[in-house]
Amino acid sequence: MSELRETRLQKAAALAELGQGPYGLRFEPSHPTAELQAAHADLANGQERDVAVAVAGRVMTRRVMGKLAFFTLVDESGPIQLFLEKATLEAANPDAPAPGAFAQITGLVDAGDLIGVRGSLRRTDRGELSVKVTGWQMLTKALQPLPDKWHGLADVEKRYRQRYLDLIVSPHTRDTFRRRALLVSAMRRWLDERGFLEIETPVLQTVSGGADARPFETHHNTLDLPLTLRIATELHLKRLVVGGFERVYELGRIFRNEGVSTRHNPEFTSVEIYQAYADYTDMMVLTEGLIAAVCEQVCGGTRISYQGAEIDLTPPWRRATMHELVEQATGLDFTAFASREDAAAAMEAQGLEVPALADSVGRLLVEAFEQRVEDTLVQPTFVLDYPVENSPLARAHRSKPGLVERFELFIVGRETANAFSELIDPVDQRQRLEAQQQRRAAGDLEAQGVDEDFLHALEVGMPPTGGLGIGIDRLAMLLTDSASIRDVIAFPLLRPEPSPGD
RNA sequence: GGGUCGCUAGCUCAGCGGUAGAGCACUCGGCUUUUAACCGAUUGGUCCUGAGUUCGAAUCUCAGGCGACCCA
Repeated sequence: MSELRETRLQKAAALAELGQGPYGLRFEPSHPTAELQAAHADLANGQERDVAVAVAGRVMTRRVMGKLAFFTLVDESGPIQLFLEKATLEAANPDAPAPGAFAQITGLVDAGDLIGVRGSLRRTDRGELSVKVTGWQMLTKALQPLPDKWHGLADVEKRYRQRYLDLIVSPHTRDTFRRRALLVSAMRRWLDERGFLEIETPVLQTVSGGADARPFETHHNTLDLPLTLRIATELHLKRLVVGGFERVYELGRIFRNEGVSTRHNPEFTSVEIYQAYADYTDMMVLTEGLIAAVCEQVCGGTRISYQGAEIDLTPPWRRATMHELVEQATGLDFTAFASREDAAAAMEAQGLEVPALADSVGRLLVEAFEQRVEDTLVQPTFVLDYPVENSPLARAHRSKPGLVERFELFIVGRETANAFSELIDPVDQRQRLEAQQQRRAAGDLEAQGVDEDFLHALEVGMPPTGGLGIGIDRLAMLLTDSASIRDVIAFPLLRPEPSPGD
């Protein structure tokens, strides 16, 4: 079973005897392969060009035919063919020990090895630009074989568990993570250019707040202190606004102790953005501008395709209140219900489920929205004006009692951003958090706790502020046309495989 | 949490109650224009784990593990 590995170890020993590693120290490529491909596109079939080039990369395929061989070498920029001719290699390396330079490279280099080669260029009769190799160097001998060169890695589980193999054999996977990196850097650039300052806030916290979620629990040894991993960056970024930073953000990892699905990973990336003297209408404009600019950078335009659906992210985007959308979908006017009982009865008459935990008209409105509207919001839609019960950190609506100035952005039926005119009244904030605390005591494990220092900061005085959070993973899914969040997280959380001893 | 499906050679898969198979990869031989190279020969197995049914189990049953998809 480990015979493959055994023969490769033998080859590694043979290479060592030849003074060839099997692990090299450094190699200086003259060009990325893609640069060579572009610069010599004019070279005609069968023609050679006497330029000295050096390339390094992984050998993906080998085709050996007697006294001539073709390898495909891939670096990060892409592939190039190696043209290995017995006569050329032996003329260039007359001192190579028996059986000679050609037999060494064809006999000791396997698919999967990393090598560096030097030579000139030649386009073969079949039109493949190739490095006509005169010298080579083993850089890393691979002991494990590559996956099937034609089918690649089809086993989804193996693709997640051994992402390095997936990346080697799946250009599409490499492209996804390149685009995700582009998304993140484009977003930072856009914010930085507009005077937003990125400030890192604590991951380890004694009180987790800023979102409705269960945290991971951990422990600090020397302080003997129970800690939780942050579930949001909100409360610390707001402290920074109190401190005088008028435009701040943090793009980073959030941890929520919840299930795993195609749309959820327990650790994920969010960006939260706060702008002093702004409200949620400003944040809508900011959201459109930011996401459209990032999309432009990553996809080359604002009209994209997601899982077969055409999505147009060109601003401005549709705006509708949650009440309007629910009424359109169900015929129920939630402003007309005097009590939870009325709302519950009307919902049941429409075939909607009425969960016991939804203990108010407002929470039932959100239920109705989730059951009947959410999935239908395919094109980008700002859903406005949420019930106060579900939004303990958002400011009361300037004109609509019982509601807050909040929007969520939905694209392809998924919540992609969430924003408020932030609640800056410390007395109101304390009441809201204490109400949360009561729900928590009553068994709602996702309800928030009271963060006294945060309340103290508000008492010091926070300017009117607009705040926005965007789920980077979901945005990455959208912009890379990925169906599962695990396709845009390089190493998603998986249950460990049972060890052979168990 | 529920349902459906999957797990067989390094990789991709077939086999579905009667000797464990193929292609690729590996090893050996041949081959100077290939690109899923080709031709010939060989090698390679805890059929996810455990229990049961059976003369006989990769195959049927039950339990468990890991995963995928759908639903909540």
